[in-house]
Amino acid sequence: MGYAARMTPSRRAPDNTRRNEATRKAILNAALELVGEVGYAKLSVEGIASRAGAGKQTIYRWWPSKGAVLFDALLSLSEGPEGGPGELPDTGDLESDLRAVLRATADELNDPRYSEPMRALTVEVLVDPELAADYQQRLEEPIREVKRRRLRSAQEAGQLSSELDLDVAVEMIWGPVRNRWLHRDGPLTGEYVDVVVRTALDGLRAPDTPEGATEGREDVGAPGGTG
Amino acid sequence: MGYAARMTPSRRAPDNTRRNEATRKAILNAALELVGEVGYAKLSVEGIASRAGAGKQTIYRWWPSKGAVLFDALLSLSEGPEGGPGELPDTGDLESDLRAVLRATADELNDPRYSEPMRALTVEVLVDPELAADYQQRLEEPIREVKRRRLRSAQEAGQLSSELDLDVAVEMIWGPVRNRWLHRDGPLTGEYVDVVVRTALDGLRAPDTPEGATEGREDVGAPGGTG
Amino acid sequence: MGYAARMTPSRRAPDNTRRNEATRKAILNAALELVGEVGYAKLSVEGIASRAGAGKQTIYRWWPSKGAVLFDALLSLSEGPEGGPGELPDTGDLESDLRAVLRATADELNDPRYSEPMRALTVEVLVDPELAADYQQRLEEPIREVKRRRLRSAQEAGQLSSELDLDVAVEMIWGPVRNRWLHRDGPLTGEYVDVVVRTALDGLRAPDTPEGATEGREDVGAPGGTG
Amino acid sequence: MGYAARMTPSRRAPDNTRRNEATRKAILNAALELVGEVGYAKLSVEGIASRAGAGKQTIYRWWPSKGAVLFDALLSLSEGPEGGPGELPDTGDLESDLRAVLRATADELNDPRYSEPMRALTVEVLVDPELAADYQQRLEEPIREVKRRRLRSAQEAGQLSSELDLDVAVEMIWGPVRNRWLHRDGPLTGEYVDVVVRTALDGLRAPDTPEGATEGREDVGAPGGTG
DNA sequence: TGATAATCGAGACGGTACGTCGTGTCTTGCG
DNA sequence: CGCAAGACACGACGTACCGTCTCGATTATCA
Repeated sequence: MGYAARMTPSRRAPDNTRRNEATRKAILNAALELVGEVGYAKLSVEGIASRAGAGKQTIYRWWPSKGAVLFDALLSLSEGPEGGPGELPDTGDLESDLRAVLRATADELNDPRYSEPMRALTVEVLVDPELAADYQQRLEEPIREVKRRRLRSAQEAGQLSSELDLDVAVEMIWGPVRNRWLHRDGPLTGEYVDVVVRTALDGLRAPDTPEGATEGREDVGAPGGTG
Repeated sequence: MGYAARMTPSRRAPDNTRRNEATRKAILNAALELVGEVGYAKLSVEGIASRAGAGKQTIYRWWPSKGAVLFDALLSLSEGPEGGPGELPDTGDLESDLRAVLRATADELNDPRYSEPMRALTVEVLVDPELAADYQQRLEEPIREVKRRRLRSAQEAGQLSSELDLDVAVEMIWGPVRNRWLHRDGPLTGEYVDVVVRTALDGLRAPDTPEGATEGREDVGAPGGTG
Repeated sequence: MGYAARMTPSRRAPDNTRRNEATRKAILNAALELVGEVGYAKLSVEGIASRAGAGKQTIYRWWPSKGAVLFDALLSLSEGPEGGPGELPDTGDLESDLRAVLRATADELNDPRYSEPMRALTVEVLVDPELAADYQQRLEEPIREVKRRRLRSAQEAGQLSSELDLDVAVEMIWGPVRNRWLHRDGPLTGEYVDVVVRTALDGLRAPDTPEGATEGREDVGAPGGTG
Repeated sequence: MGYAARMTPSRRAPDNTRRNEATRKAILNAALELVGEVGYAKLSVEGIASRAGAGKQTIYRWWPSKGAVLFDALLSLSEGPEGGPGELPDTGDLESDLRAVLRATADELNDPRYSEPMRALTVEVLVDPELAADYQQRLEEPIREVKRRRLRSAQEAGQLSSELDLDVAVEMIWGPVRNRWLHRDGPLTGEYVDVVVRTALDGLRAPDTPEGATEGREDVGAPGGTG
């Protein structure tokens, strides 16, 4: 399950069968621990190796960069027994489903144990296009597909506009939360999540009311039948 | 106008009056040139100093990190003769104003001369909270205020919902464009901009159609069956 | 009394009349203190200036090197009210006179307050031929002349060989003491002094005794009349 | 045979077996060349490393200071195939043996190729007590022992006083030559060597002439009157 | 069941850059 | 002007990591 294992064999594919699994785990753990303790900027291959009780060469043999190590480390975290990312809840009430999902996400992002390595990886991906491709393919896209699926379901239920670009829609809903986390420009609270979901769904425009029904907005909630 | 000048005097604030302005500019220029040539990862204080014909100490005297240098360099780029960031166009037609502004932004972000240093700085800000605070205060916030102002104007004209959280609204409109640029997850085209603006304004929901489709919207009405 | 004042006017002789005497003394004192505290290797112009409350330029204006400062500092120490180094005792008993003088010298060299700066200066002189010339002329030679004078007196009294090269003789007597101090290859004790004096005077050869009178050597002391 | 190899393992003794011998020699050579070209004051670890095509760390790994490098470099010069410093000639004629040895020494000291690095090292030893201990033990003392041995032989042959302190005797003979070299206070000629040897052996005193001038001595007998 | 071949730990190596210190020169403003 | 203060270009310091490269010493297939 190492990084290099799934890469196109760039130089010389080491014989993966002989690989020492215990060492691999030790390295991944060390990477996670260290990124939490000293931050990504001060994370070093040498540090990981020494913490893991491994030789530097062992790391360079299997991973092309410290970003790749961190990537695998995070994957090994999030990968439960099964492979995929599971499905989003679909109770029929889109808005409350989204609220629930995003609040859970927010909780995760507020937990430094997960958040710090994740931020580190994200930053590394921004900087290293090599890594970015793999990241998009193996982490980002599967998750995005799950999100799209949930939205498509709502769309088919007539709750979302049929002409919607689902990728834009995903961005509208999840983007603000990720941004607030990544750029640290405010606390990631449940209230924020709620406002984002509501605003994304309803849009920014004033309701098209000849006779101002501003307060009526409070209960724009998906009407049972049509929703 | 240097970085340190606006910092809280943490250790020993150097006497800014004695500062050599020519050297300061040379350093800023060198930083910009180099980040364009070799990228941020390979940008070094040593390189900047040597390119600028300055001593390293001179850089360390006035800036705490290469990120701070780059920050000032980018500020000095965007700072025209006057100080502030100007005002957004306000023709009364919010949607087309936003389209124009965002397309201009997209053009800028598609120009590597501006884009690469900007991405570098953005990433550095993600990694260095020290820098982040200053960045928020001196670049992000003023610009965001301008955006809020334009939206508030639309709000007062009754075009936007009166109960809107303007920060969330700004995020809805500008966030997706910034993200597509920063994360490189797609081309930053005029079409994308248009879709984003439209979607943000109208929201994701299907129009509660039966009677009277909302005006100004190309009504493609979700076909009943699939909904 | 500054160093430069007596130098050949190499570059541009500053106007000595305007010189601030208090500052000069402060600098000399600072140099002495610092060389005692941190050693010569870590002595710096910057350190001297800061300790003296003087500007660096003030030092560079009046001295060509930190060695020169230290030189003047030591001169100002040893220079009592009168100028010259005085005369060596001449009781008529050369051996005991030498013993007394050398034991006093040894005491001085065992005192770190004097010894450390002195060692520093000596080393600097070994390294800087520029400084060495001045040193020879202003410190070494006058003192050597005094020593020669005492030996010449003994020579004229028939106590020393008339064909003696007095410079070699001075070296024989004072050299070993200076060396033991400078090279730290043993303790500088009164016993050592005594042995040196005795050995230098008597030479290394076995006494020319057909009938071995080894023990008689104890009282080779200068015979009253001829001594 | 590196410096660290013989040091007490102060911090972390690097594994000497893994050491790259070619690099070690390159460093030593570079140090010797450079000290000859630019002098000790301008000798820098950086310069040695670059000249040797080595990394600075490689130098710091094995030597604690540039003085230590120079030390090893000089040792590697003087160390012929065998280890020790050989034996002094012993023809039975002490005086002419000493003359020969000292004239050879003087020649060596007059050759800048050997003399300049040697002076540099000597000065460094004066300044760095850390280095001094090793220096005494590895260079000074073995050589001194050889000298003592020759003198002891003469002593046993009855040519030198039996109660002589051999260390003082060595100092009497070799000290003046070393000093004239180190302090540059005169040319180091064969004549000087001869005078020193003669004077050291015979002592400074006037021969207690009246009856029987010591044989082997050009008797210029101090004329009674002036004595 | 050894021979053989890879991985592994350890860590030396040539490099690049770090951030700091000191040099000697130059500039500013006070007395 | 001398002077305190200190910015400046420069050079070197000693350290941290980089990524590559041996070294034995384990493993772990395959002959």
